[in-house]
Amino acid sequence: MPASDPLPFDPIERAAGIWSTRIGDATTMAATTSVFRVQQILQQAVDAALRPHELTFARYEALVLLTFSRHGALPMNLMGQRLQLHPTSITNIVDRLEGAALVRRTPHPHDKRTTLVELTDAGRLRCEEATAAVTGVDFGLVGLEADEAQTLFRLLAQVRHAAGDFA
Amino acid sequence: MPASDPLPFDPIERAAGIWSTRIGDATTMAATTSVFRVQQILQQAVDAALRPHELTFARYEALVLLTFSRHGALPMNLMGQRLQLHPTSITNIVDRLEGAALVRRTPHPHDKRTTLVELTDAGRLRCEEATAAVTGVDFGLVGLEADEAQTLFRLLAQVRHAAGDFA
DNA sequence: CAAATGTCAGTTTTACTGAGATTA
DNA sequence: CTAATCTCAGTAGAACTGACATTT
Repeated sequence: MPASDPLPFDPIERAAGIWSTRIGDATTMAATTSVFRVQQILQQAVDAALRPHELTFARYEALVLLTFSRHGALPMNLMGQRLQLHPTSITNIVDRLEGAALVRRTPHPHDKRTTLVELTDAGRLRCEEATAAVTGVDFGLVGLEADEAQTLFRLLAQVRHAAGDFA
Repeated sequence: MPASDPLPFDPIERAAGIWSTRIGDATTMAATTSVFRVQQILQQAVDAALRPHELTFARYEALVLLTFSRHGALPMNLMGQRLQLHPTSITNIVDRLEGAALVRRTPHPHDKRTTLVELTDAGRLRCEEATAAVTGVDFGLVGLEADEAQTLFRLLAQVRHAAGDFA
């Protein structure tokens, strides 16, 4: 039973109250802790939706990225940049996807250092099924109106920009 | 070099653009992906700030929870409820903290099933040092004004509440 | 007896570091 | 020669599952 009974109060809000009396302004601490907890909620919801399709969210993201590319194929290093992942993480993800026959590695025509990752027909189909699964549970993002989700995205984009994710 | 050069565009916004033309409304997908990415940014910032103090964020949170309790001691299962963690995760965290002599396990006076976790003097001191470290980097939460961080907290609290975290 | 509490052993996933082979 | 690309081996943390002993 990973989900126990809900607490009768907001544990983060309670911690923030004590923090503000003992340490100082608790806004940043409360926001950060909330990001951690919501990430955990979304991760569980999305992973549960993807499990029947034998995908993790990281592998699903890689599949989506490939379907969005012009020819359904991308160099591994470019995938790493877009997904903000370490080269060895990309190797691992592509290993798993290739093992499930959802992608295949092909040599780059001009640059023999780089290897292209190409969607298979099975990969394209699996991506569609998985997309139906995650959108069916709204990615676990419950309790927000459309404009609120939009505000959430905008605020988080400010953080990503300030952290140097993009120019 | 875990942090490569910033992309010249927002990769999530680009994905959202393609998603909306091919699949449908991309707001939820963009917000969810942003939560994942920002969690990663905050995790790296906080872990880097805590590494000199030989703490992870999970262990730091446990220390803070103990300093906030009335007598600097809490039952393990209560810690699990507040930190929303699996019993075995609590066992692991307390093992590490006890190994570093920051907490000690003591028997519960009335209920012999439960074990209390009690802060040591070293644990209280380490918690203060670590708090200075994480607040010094604003928990990695850059680019937001105070009212924006407050809005972020409020929106995320709506999600946590709708997901059943608290009543 | 059933339920609660904590621990142990083992698995999975992710992300890292350091090293190295190959190619531009 | 330097830099880029990818892979491999090993490490670490976090979170889980299933089983178990102990106590209520």
